[in-house]
Amino acid sequence: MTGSAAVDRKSAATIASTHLAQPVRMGRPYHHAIAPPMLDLKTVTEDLDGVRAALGRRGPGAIASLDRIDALAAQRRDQIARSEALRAERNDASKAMASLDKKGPEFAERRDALKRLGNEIKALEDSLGQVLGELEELVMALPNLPDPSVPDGAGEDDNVVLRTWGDKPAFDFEPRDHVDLGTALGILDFERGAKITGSRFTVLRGAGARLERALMSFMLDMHTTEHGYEEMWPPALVNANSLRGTGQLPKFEDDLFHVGRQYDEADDSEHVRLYLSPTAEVQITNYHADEILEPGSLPRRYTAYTPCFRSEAGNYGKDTRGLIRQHQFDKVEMVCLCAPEEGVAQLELLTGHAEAILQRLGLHYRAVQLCTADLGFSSHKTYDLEVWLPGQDKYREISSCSWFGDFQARRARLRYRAEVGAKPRLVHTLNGSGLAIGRTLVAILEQYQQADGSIRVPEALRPYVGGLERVTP
RNA sequence: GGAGGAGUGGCCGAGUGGUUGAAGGCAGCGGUUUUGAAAACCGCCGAACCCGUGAGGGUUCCAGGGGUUCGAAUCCCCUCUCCUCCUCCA
Repeated sequence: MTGSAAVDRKSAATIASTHLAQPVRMGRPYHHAIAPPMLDLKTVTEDLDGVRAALGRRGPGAIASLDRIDALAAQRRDQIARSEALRAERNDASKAMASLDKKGPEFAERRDALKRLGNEIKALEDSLGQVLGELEELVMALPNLPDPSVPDGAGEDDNVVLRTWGDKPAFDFEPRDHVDLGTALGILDFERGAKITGSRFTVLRGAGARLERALMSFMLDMHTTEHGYEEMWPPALVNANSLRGTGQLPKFEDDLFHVGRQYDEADDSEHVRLYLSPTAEVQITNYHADEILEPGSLPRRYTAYTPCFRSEAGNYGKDTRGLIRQHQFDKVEMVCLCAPEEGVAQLELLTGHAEAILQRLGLHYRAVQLCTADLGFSSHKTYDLEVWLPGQDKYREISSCSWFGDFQARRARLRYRAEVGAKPRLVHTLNGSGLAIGRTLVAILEQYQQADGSIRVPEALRPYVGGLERVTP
């Protein structure tokens, strides 16, 4: 994705830091250059076996590049050292030039010698640029290390159910799914959604639209007034840098919709290329990117409603019926930035905030811990909340709450000072859906359906729908 | 979309090719003084990477990228952002 050509004329230290630790991001959000790796290169090289063991739990693919990375890291160190030594030499000699007679023979002689030195440095740094380019590509593609508490597994069947809340609603009739219910009630229009846009797009109508809007307000209100979150309303489009920060790029470009142009090699110009954000995690987590947060400002909790856009590449034929898997859906997201010591506890807290929404709505669900095979690329540890859908006779994911450790913070340069004057440290990031609104609507339709096809409105939601108690045709 | 202007350290702001990571000021931190506070004075006060057990040494960063040059914050090109005017528009 990124060209080593873009950096190979820079100095060794600049290249090194740009690639591997401190991508300067502010003020150039559309630039095609490079974010740092998610795993600290030092960690990888100093504890290669430990990293191999931990990453290997995700499967063999996760560790395939480790030996190559190790070799490249050694080259990197060597070439940086040589390049910097040459630069030091040139700096000294160059300073002396200032006091020489510019017309004299000695000046000309030294200038020619320095020109040769300059070419040598350039060649060395071109080579270093290639090493760093490959290294960065490989390291950026390494997923996060799973937390020791994450169970081993080969697939979602190995996720561990932690607890269930509530009971499956008892029906004295055959429960229908939300597609039948919503279509009959005239509140979900799948056909016209497909007509005006395409498959996996739906029009909500009447009480359906109202419920969607009500759920958004209800969730935001709970998080802001009861759970201590600050509300945000971010842009729906994001740049590539932000997506690298949270880990969607470079590996998962195919999952994203994008607009605009990008780098044009023909004239070395760059143009705007933006992506439709797949989750507010991107906007909100990157909100403080490249900043050093003041002492005492953690933990920070933000919540935001956003539309989310996913191409669902590779999911052809999966969940084609109904609202479950749309190209565009609505979600209220929670994000937490905290000190490293607090990460574990914050995950429990944040998951509880998502659960509180389900409980207030009276929706039966269960909490599961994802196993190594199901753990997301950036995640260190994840709990999913799965709501009961009688129409499918299944539990389906409605929230995913993750602790990322410093993985995202390293990519996005999210740092803080524990106290005034202290060295900056990477924060820990967490986020969770609180909740996916469309799936919440699905759960309400299916769990609250009545024999006559009408839907009882959960009491907590009634103030948001003008006191409406029941949705009828 | 058209025409101009601008982008320097937490903030303001010097600096148009050579001991400038960058004057000066503000803010912040430490100290002197004070019953305490303020004021005054003194000192400290960015980040990252490489080498080193350490002390310490080195390299880089003036929106971002590329180029010219022995040498670039300073010159050239591209991109981004902000401001002003015009145009358009929810």
